[in-house]
Amino acid sequence: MARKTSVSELTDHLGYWLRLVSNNVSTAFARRLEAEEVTVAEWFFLRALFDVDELAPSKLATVMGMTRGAISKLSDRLLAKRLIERSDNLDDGRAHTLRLSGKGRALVPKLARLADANDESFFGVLSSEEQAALRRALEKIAKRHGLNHTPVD
Amino acid sequence: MARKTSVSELTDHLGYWLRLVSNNVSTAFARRLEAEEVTVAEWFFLRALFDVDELAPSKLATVMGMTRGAISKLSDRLLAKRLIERSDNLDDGRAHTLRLSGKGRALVPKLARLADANDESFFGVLSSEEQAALRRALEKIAKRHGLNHTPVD
DNA sequence: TCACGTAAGTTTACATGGAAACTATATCGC
DNA sequence: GCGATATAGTTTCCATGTAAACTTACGTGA
Repeated sequence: MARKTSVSELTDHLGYWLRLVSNNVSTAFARRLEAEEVTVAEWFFLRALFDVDELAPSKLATVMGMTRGAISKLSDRLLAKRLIERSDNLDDGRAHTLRLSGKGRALVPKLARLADANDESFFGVLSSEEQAALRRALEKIAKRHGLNHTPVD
Repeated sequence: MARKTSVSELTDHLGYWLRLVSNNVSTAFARRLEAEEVTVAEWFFLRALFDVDELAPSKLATVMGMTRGAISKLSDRLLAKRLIERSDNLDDGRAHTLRLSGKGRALVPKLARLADANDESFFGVLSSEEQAALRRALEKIAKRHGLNHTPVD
């Protein structure tokens, strides 16, 4: 992790390498998504809605690990692009419900293929065993730290 | 990496896990650095200067993988905090030289210990062998994609 | 039933970083 | 030497996210 001696170097930290690779993977993915005029955050948002049919913004905030404010703005953008629909909740005057529009639902599989291709382009340099080990390590850390990829309850 | 069937899930992508863990590691580190009123980007900046004595902003941009504009603004902030010094280059009227101030140099070891502790808190849940494997995998990807942690030439 | 505390969303104020335009200075080719 | 081009840094504009204030609506307890 870090040298024992004096002042550790940037590259001594696994966090450094994680950040370096992660930022590059995300940036490269963002470039691919540009073709569909969608951002990485929007992809997460749309994919999260894909298998639940409808979801409250606050739940989405939890799932995505973002603030409600950020979800509010993301929703505005996706609404403007007609990729989602937002409706008032009849039971609760405060609550809203978000769902994919037909256009949004149709787009998700295409975005998923872009995600597949991006993942492959980076992690394809690793053997299957290395990929599995990487996944295990990351999941282990996520689990031990209670990181949210929180299932929609 | 991704399921063969229909629409891949978020968690199918290693990029998803990488981003999840990386963002959490960085955020946690940022919290620790708050005690010293320094950001993660500023830590990188200061640590990069630590062993070279002086460096041009444009070099730093390359090393840090940021734009010159970002470095310019980072420099302004670090100057305001008196952690670095900036001087005009005598040979070249366009060029500047950045170096740590005494205060900045004194701070780096403290920040390094915070980085060590943060890394330990996340990656300590992995065995030495797992940590080594993670490092190898990340370095392999970085190398194959020419990601910059570019040594100062 | 109504006052108070809580919850859902939105909005505002900030912070930060990229892209591209802009300024000043070098350097190259002739 | 000088015009064209490139380079160093800065600045402006924009996008995006957090934190916290704010608005509205619930729910609960006496």
